Amino acid sequence: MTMENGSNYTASKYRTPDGAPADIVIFTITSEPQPTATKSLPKRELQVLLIKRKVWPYEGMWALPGGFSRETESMYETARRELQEETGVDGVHMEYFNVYSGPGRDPRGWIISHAFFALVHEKYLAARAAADDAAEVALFPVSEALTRLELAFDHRRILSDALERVKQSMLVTPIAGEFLPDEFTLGELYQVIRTVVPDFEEANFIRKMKSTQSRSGVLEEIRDVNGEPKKSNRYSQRAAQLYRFTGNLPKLSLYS
Amino acid sequence: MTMENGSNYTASKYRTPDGAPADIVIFTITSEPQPTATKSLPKRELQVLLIKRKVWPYEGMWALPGGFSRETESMYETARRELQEETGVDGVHMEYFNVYSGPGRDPRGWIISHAFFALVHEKYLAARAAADDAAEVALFPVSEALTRLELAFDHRRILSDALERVKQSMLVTPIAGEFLPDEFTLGELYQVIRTVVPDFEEANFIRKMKSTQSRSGVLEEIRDVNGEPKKSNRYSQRAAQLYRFTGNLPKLSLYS
DNA sequence: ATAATAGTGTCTTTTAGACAGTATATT
DNA sequence: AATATACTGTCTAAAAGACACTATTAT
Repeated sequence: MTMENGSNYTASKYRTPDGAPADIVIFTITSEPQPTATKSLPKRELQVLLIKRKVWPYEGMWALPGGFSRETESMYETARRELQEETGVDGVHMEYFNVYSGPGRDPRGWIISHAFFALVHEKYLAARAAADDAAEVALFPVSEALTRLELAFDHRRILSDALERVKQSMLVTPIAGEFLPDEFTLGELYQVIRTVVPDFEEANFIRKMKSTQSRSGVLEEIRDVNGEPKKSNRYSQRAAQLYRFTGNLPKLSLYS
Repeated sequence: MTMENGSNYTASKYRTPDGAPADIVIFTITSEPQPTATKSLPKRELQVLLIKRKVWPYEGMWALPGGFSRETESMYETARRELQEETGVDGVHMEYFNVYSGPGRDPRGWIISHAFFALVHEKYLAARAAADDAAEVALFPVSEALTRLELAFDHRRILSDALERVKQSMLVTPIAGEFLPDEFTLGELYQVIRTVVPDFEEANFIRKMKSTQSRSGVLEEIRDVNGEPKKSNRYSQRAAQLYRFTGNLPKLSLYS
């Protein structure tokens, strides 16, 4: 302990926490080709990565990946490390969103848990799925994890909170891009948004995004080396314009 | 410790945190009547409440109010309790916004700090100002606290983060109401918003809020018992319509 | 009359929103 | 020819935005 000082500080006489873990809610969107007559958009589903616990408490139950923080690292670093160690995922979008500290939430003692969510493109999880024992690490549809699965600790609550947070951010930040390739069509974008926020309905989505001064600069059309619009027909007969996020963010407001 | 179990759990062999405090960034907006010829809107300024530390470390320096969490309470309860104990403030808007856990941030050891912000109407701080010793608890303009004051720990960073968060929320949630009476004029509302977000400029603010279907239901006009529009001339010769927040929140979106 | 805030009139441009229709290329 | 996605035409209504103008009333 760093106690080499001349004061009468006596924190040690108080009860201190038994641990401060980071838990990570890892979301991905899986996409499955549809068995249709011609090219079509894939079926997409929001999934969460869970780990089967191997030790007490809640042994054998599904839980969020995570682990205890060390004195030499920040909580964010803990989360990054655990993400890498437990799932092999690295360098993805990750945000801290809440602390879980209710008394009695962990039978091991006074454990204050710090919850992150990560948004991972399915391609980063492909390698992992092959390597890991599927019985110990698995993806579940979020709706199923919330309703049909009994999760360890208060992880159901954490997952539920994370989902709310991601839904919110989905419409207000460009995080949809985390589930998309660098270049995507507006049809794909719309589909990804709807996968996370099902009640987002915009009849004229494509038209609106194309007008409104390129939607205030959030997106931009991709052009090839000759300055010609770059298009893709991966999901459709008629080729669709490709877009990318610019990084620009208009300030949304209740008042403007 | 809650260790009455039959497992070989051995958290105690690992280093555990030396404390998990909650720190609270308490914002208020002061208003001072202007010495003008006729009635006018007051001068408003965003302020933060700080406490002068009486013990090591950082003895004598200004710091955010806060204190250590106990095993029997959640972090949120800790924050509420400290808010009440240290400043006498209760029942105000308070939100958790981040954790500060960088190694070495506290000379007392491994201290993981949980930061909240509170938004307090100045009327709640009036009583306190009289009771407390001004040398130990004081309000500072936020800009001054960030530039001219040297704060204890990493509290400058925490304050800075809190300010960013409140600026964001100001335009996207109805928290402006926390700094206003229940019934307010659009002039007051505009002034409060600008006090927190100086670069929010809306030439036609009042007009816009009155049109656009009552701004999507965020605000509503106040009517008196006879159904007549209720007005106030507290800040102007010509009486202005009074409004209140409805609690309705339109969903903002980059895409709609 | 002046000051300080609270509005309104008027006009142009942009956006929203609905809905039918056309475009493209694979099967 | 049917299919699945990607658009475009056309219209109407609503909102944004600029800016000059009027309204109110304590001093």
